[in-house]
Amino acid sequence: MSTRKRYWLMKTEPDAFSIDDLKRVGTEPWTGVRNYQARNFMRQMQVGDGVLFYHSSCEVPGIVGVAKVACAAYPDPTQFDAKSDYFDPKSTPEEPRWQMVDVSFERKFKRVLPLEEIKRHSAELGEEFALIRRGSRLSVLPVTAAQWKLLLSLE
DNA sequence: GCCAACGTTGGC
DNA sequence: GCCAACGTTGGC
Repeated sequence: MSTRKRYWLMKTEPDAFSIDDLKRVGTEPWTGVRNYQARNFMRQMQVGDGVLFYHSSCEVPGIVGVAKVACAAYPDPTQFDAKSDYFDPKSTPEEPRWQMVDVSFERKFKRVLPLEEIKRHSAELGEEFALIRRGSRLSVLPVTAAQWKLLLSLE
């Protein structure tokens, strides 16, 4: 499969792993996603896809930077590790349930683009945009080229 | 296969 | 810390 560049948004709790952490390490394996919808999106990712890096469950939830997809999806090793929080006893190396990608740092926004501010652009972004849809808890979600462009312009 | 109970996410 | 929304589990 080879199509043109796509865009995504990935959420993280900055207490656990922040944009500054990503800047420091450069590239990070995105372990621990245990939601089928989010996994399916990661399966569609290709090297070079754009990622909006989002901080959740923190003082000011919002987009904090830009990253990119560093490799295609591969099995998340933490699912096989009985000592890991992400261990899944129903998964086997022969038939892994969970995949992940590696994410690379691109740049940090000059400021946090708060969710509250993003919501004010719901008309342009579209009501169906998962980030601002009421009750949406998806941690990995697709972003259209138009949404990408708009969100970057708000920085 | 239904659905109540439970667990988790994440904004507030 | 609260709680709405949603996903998953498991009894039937």
